[in-house]
Amino acid sequence: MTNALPFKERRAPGFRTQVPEVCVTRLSLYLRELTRLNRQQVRMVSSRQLAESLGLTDVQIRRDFNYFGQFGTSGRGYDVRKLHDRLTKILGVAGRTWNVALAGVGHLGSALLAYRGFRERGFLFRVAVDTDPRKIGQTIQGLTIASASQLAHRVRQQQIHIGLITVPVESAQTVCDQLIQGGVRAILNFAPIHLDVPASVHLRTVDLAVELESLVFYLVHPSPDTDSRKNSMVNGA
Amino acid sequence: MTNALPFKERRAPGFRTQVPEVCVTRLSLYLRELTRLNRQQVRMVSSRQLAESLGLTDVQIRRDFNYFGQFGTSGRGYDVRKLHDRLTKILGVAGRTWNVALAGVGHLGSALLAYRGFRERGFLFRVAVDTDPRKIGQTIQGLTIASASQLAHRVRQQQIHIGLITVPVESAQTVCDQLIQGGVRAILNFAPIHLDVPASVHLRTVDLAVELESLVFYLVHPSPDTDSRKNSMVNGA
DNA sequence: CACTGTGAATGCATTCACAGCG
DNA sequence: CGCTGTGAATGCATTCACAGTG
Repeated sequence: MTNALPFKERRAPGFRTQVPEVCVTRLSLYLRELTRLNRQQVRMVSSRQLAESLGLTDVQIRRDFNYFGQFGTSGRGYDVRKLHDRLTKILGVAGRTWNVALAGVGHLGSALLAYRGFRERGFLFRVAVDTDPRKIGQTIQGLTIASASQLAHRVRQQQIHIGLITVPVESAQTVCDQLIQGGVRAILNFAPIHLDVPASVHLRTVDLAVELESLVFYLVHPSPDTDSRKNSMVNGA
Repeated sequence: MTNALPFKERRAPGFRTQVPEVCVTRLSLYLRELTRLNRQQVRMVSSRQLAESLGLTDVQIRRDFNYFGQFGTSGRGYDVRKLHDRLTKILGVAGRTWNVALAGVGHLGSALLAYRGFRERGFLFRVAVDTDPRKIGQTIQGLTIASASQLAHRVRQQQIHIGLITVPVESAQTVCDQLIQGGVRAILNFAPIHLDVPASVHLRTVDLAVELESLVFYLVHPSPDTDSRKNSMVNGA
């Protein structure tokens, strides 16, 4: 319960500024683990225990939490339920849902529509569009596929918060623009191409081929010391 | 054509050591863009042009290339074809294919089996397994689904290089171990859980729910200055 | 004493600034 | 010039080391 934070005032209303990008990603990871622990009736958890199950370091975790305040008890660890509740609020997923639109109902798009992990965490598909006339009008996962020409309109109408792009590269930028035009401010893109978005829109690209291909590099160039993200034991005797 | 590299000798046979992790990921990105340019008969390309189309900076690209040698011509840029050939060799995808095994033929698994981006870049699915008796024996994308109990065996038999995991969290670690037991040294995991692997195995996890959820943070905490990965224009008047 | 919280040190990656080449 | 290649400076993230607390 430190009473004077020297120069931490600089935290703007809604902190945001100081928080490392990576930390935000990990927040979601923490949240999932805490949900698990909660289900298992676990009351308290230490940063070390969390680190162990998530493949991180304890300091990393304590520092991540610290960007948002002091949640822990010295010598005890963290109250699972309390921490969970705090983090859901910080992440913005506390007691609410988010509306999602899917552009492109191909193999990957269909898989995402069916992905339980999304619904579990409060992401609801409200719009799905495709250009294929045979698909338009079909119902998948309880959602009727609309025409791609309707995208911007539907997105606005349904108050969509987040857009998922699973269309071929040729149409990805167009679809992206339409999502933004419809008011979307966060986009998860699976098309293997760089998309231009205004600074106010948050874009994240998951490039499956790149993920796979970059793994190959390490197969072809095995490191002398056997590496990994964890202990590399370099300085040891 | 610098004649003496002061202390760059430290590059071990097969460089690997010095190369930033992020750079390796980008390598694959460069390669795809160069393939595109090649198809369009473009002869030369500058780091700035590449930067523009990939959403990176020119210096970043030049430095990335430099980890592997000098490929460019001052005042001219890079020879597209030559650079492409060099990078395919460095990445380890030059004139060869890689055998892939898929564990878990659910929605996502099926989508990956069908994903053209993989085949295009020389990744061939040779094994697919599932635990569901109704799926075993079925053929999908020309591949017959085997029983999960066969995994390690098939992987060894088919000389699989890379494993993809799209099974539920409960079985992910087991499947992972079996892949490794079968001789796999690179794994792309889609199960939303941390997997333990020996240091000699390269693991990458794509966590779809985390990708989506972490986007929400930025919706809830909009930054004062409108941010983005590109020009933030902070210091400007 | 087992744990959190955090300055200070280190390590990794990007950007700046510019020498040098075609 | 236009562009590459690269030391030096900066910025971002992790790790170390330890003071402080229940």
